[in-house]
Amino acid sequence: MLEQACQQAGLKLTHQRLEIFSELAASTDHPSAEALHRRLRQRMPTLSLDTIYRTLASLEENGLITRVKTGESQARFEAEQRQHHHLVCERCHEIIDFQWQTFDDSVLPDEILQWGKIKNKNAILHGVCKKCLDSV
Amino acid sequence: MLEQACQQAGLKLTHQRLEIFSELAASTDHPSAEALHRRLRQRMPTLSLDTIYRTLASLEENGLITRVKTGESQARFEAEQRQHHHLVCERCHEIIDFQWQTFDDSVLPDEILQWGKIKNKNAILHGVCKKCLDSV
DNA sequence: CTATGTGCAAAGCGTTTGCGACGGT
DNA sequence: ACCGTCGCAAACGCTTTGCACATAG
Repeated sequence: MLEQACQQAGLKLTHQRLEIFSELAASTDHPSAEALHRRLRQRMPTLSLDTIYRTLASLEENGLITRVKTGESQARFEAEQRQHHHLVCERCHEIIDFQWQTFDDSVLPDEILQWGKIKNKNAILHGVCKKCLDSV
Repeated sequence: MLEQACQQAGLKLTHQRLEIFSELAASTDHPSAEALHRRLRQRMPTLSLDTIYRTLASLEENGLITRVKTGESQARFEAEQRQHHHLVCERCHEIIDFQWQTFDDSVLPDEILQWGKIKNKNAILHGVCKKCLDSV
């Protein structure tokens, strides 16, 4: 999958790109660049944080990964490209993916349809997860 | 309005706070700290950017304004506190507010209701506005 | 009069970039 | 051998902070 995409985009399939992508694809917690760096460093001790940033940027440009817009200072990433929504714990910053067919099917207000071209619509929920509620 | 809120929060009602808040309340374009600074500097030449940041932070803490989570590097702010949603042009970064009653009324998937305590749910749309579509 | 807020300048943080060395094709 | 990529270190932009003075209550 990554292989074809890289070829298509004229990107070389390097060891670093492969590892960064597969680590992200295996993660469900929407890691930050730093978090990925910490994890990958164990297998690849010389991997630099800069390379993570550069790789994430080029994978994003090619639509292979997504930068999750949380509004926090650190950017978070995901490999999941199917339509889904996010639920963010404002205490521990955990991010959960979920499906919501009712939302996907619902029609936008008329005024919006005339605004321009809508590329995507997503729901974002904020709250406090059970773990954080319990640990008070 | 700001007056009561400041009293309640134990904040002094300074000239700067008043001007920053009223400028933001009068803006519909979700300005950044820098944008506010540029606008206010004309009336208040000595107003520093730091004060804008500090003031926005304390107003936000007290629920008087909201930091809009766009995922861009610069934070954007709004004074509107009624439930509403955002539509972002990915070309010119314009942010439009809109109402969407159907969404507000719709019920969340069961799995989500068990996750913890949901504080708010919002829709965020991305696309390209007419102005940007035309100017290509 | 006292506690808070302000302006200034300097530091902080996540992220990006210029450079020379490295490695895939 | 060539061009893209990597690691290093230094720069960057936005935001935050320590300090001394000013100001609201």
